[in-house]
Amino acid sequence: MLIGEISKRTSLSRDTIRFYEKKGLIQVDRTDSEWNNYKNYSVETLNQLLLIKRAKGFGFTLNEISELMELFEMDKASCDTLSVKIKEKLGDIDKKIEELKNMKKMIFDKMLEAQNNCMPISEKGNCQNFLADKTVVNTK
Amino acid sequence: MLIGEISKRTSLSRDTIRFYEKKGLIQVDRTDSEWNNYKNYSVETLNQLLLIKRAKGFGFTLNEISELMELFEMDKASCDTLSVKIKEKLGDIDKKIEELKNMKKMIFDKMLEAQNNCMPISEKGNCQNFLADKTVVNTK
DNA sequence: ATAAACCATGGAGTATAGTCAACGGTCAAG
DNA sequence: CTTGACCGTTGACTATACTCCATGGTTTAT
Repeated sequence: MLIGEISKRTSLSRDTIRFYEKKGLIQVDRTDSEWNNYKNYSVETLNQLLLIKRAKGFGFTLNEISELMELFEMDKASCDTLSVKIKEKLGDIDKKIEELKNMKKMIFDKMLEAQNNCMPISEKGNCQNFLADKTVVNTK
Repeated sequence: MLIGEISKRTSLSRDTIRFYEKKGLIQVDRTDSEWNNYKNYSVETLNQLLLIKRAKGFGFTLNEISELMELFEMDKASCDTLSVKIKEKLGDIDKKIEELKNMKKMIFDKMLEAQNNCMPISEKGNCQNFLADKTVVNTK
């Protein structure tokens, strides 16, 4: 597919996609049937871009993501390197999940505090119980 | 405490801390006993800095963190505003947790694939089983 | 009382991750 | 065969989040 389509499908701008290309995060062939100088993006690249978007969303830098993606071309790495690095990444991710849970708990506690403090006693109960819905924190 | 100490305790550079101060992410008194022109950082500020570090770690921008921290000074917000915004933040966090889990699954799948492909059949089993430890993914 | 180790401010510089504009080639429709 | 919507490249520009430097005041140890 051409850049316009992959751009739409990933909601990443053309410029961003080209930027990732320049950085080597994605590779694109141009050895296609005819020589029209257009680049041809594969579904695999589409998935890579979606992965990049996700990973960025929780704070991995492009360089870290780059490492991560290299793991996905496993021919280059020995099984051991692969295992060590992947363990590392999984560890990173676990840590992030843990910290997100902690943060959820902090916000939740603050919320309880707020519920007790944010209005005069006379009006308590007036505060629609914003804790009693599906957003409720299940810490731990 | 002075900036040197809070810097050590948070592992954030003095410059970073001063930068956050300038951005209004933390507030510091100077109305301390004596007039030596030194700023005095409280334990509360210490905790705020640790919160900022965490939040940054999973991809919140300083501006988003700023919003988040405002929620923590609840006097300024009505109970309703508070509830809406906090719900939003909790939603954000839940989404991030979900996506991290997805990513874990992706990496895990790739790993399995790698285990089957990364070496000649003759050597299979030689790859110390890097899946069989506590890092194992418990997707979902 | 002087050096070493702190503190403050202001402003310039850097890294990362884009974003935009200018210029030109390509293709499909009318 | 031209017009509009694509495509490509290069290079300049921007926002965010620091990081460094110069300059000068303060405190502590010797």
